[in-house]
Amino acid sequence: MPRTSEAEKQKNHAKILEAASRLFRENGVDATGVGDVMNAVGMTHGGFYRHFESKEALVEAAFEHAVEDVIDHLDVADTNSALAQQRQAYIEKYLSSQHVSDRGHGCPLATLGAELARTDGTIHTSAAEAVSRLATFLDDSEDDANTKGHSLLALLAGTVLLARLAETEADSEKMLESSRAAMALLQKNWRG
Amino acid sequence: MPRTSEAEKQKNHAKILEAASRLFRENGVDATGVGDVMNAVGMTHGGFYRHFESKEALVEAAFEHAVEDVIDHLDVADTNSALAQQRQAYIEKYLSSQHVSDRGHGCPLATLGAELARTDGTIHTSAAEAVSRLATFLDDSEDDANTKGHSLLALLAGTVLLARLAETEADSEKMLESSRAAMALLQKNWRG
DNA sequence: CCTTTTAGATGATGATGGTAATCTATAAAT
DNA sequence: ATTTATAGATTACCATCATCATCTAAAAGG
Repeated sequence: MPRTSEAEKQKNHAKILEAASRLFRENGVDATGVGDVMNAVGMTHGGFYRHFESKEALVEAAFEHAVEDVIDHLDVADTNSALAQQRQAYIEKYLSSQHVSDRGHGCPLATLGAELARTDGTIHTSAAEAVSRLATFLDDSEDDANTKGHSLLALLAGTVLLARLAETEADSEKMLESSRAAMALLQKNWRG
Repeated sequence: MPRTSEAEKQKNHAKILEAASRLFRENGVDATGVGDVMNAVGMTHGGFYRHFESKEALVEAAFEHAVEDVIDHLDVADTNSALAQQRQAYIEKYLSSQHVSDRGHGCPLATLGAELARTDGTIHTSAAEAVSRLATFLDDSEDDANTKGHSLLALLAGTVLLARLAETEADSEKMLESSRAAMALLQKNWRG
């Protein structure tokens, strides 16, 4: 059956990236094999190295894919009030039980943060940049360092991290509700 | 050379637990082999199963060991003001660069939370209980559900998680400082 | 003491996983 | 149309890992 067309190849490349991005977030990087990813897109593991140089390269690409999935369409607001609305919408989605249960499509910092922190080189850099971009997006103050944004992001990520440890949906929802209030409080009362 | 005395065995058991608790937090559960743990205590992998039934059993025991390491000596305060002081001391330690750099002895929720969330059974339960206990400790309101405590804990864990992704010590320290302020703000202004 | 038990070492087993070599059918290039 | 390059499949290789069987020397127990 091989070989496929150039267009087909690019489609497959994208599918691999999407599957990896989802599986890494669902089950962790270490627990997800190259073969698992390829199976998820209906291929065998052999073809993998026509698309990526190594698993490490896939991890980085998949992480960046996940970040773009979550960030890129966010900072396109043209007015200040539109940006503020985007922020609130983002926070609401982040602190939703849908986000808690659907790890595979959720924030990669909450799912992979700890694993990426143990990494060196470009992957680690990529993660640091993601933190920076999200903190900038969340920060509504005039502070260049996005101090406030970093704490807001920390509260978001921490809440979802802990909510995923809850044993009942009710407990999880309580944590989310609690942090919605905490977010609002921080946004209102922060003195830059 | 085998066999060792009963006292020696208990010492070794404790050493295995400590090493596992540290290595799991440093490198993650998946990335840490039974052999790695045993090597860390100067033994070979074969003797492991005289101490634990399986790796899974070790994970649970090591996690609980880590939690006790961090919690148990905390809620022994006899007066309210002593408890409040303990809380502030705990928060300061949590949001220290020492905690950020020394993963192996830090909060297991920040390092292992995501990995434990993918778990079933007793391990997951154990993690949920740890969240509950820490939230209770941090909560200074009269709320039985420890609503406030959960958000405070989320901010702590999220901050350290993200600070570990920073590329420079300065960036990491900025996040910590920012969240110290956020913690104070939440503690003061929370309306139960 | 002398017997029994067992902590830990050695080595084997089977599974899994990352990577490389090879094959093949088809897409691209000429 | 013929040649060349290559996407993906098959298979193999080597390392790692969890677990188990076996061996041993020394501790426990009588």
